[in-house]
Amino acid sequence: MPELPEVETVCRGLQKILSKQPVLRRVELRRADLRNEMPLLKLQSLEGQKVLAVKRRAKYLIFETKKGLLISHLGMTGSWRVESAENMGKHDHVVLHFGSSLRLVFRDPRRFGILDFKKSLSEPPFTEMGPEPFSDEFNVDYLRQQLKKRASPIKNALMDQRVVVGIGNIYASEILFEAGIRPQRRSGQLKAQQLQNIIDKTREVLERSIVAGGSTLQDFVHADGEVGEFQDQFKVYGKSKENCSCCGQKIRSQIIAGRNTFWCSKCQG
DNA sequence: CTGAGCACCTGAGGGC
DNA sequence: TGCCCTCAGGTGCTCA
Repeated sequence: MPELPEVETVCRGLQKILSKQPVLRRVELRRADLRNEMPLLKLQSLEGQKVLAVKRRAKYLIFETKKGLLISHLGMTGSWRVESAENMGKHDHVVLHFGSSLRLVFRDPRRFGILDFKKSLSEPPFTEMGPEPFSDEFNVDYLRQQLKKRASPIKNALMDQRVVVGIGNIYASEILFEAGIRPQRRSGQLKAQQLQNIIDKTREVLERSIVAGGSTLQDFVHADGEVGEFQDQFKVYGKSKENCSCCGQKIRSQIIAGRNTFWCSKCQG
């Protein structure tokens, strides 16, 4: 489900909900594992701690306390929301109990999500990640260095979290459409100006999506239950057989990097 | 080292 | 209504 804009939207919602720095009273695991087994004892070591901030790094949410970090990845179908005890469903796997009977519930039908404990950001998986797309580190020199020896399509590189974080299958197609570059173009063959264009459009597309509250395809919801609106601004994703809004050409699709990929063969060279 | 393919899991939607 | 198939915002493993 969620790429950077969706995770950022959830993060901002949680920040707001937890802005009074409430105390994490109890971590309740309603099953032992998601994608991985969850470290119950380490997570319980955070009980009694104030949540000082909710942050995002890549597609991870980070609940920060003085004693360590509770980190959460939404996988494909994960969501956090405020929910009462009466409305629990079978895919509600974790409950964070706060003071004032506030309950944050993690729902994840496919269980590709992650809930884990980390002492700090200077351990994996954070040490394996590329720069944030909005950071100065994500610049032409860096990107050229990363891509110069890659024979794989630029779409693969954009989705590689070691190159730059936060871009997944939807935004890779949307970014490359805006940049006017075909997803199957060889990474190492792109010119500096094209790389700069990719950087600019990455930021522009992600920013526009954050403003729209992310994209809701099936089940993405904010912590307050609202849905995202950016899917209404998609130019190519999911639009095979429709016509390009820019030139009228039929949008094409193909499996690239193992996932369905969309582009306009006239607008993208 | 890279890249391709598959595995993990459930639910929605289409075709019959 | 129901069955069977395909597909879905991610990532990490194995194999060539």
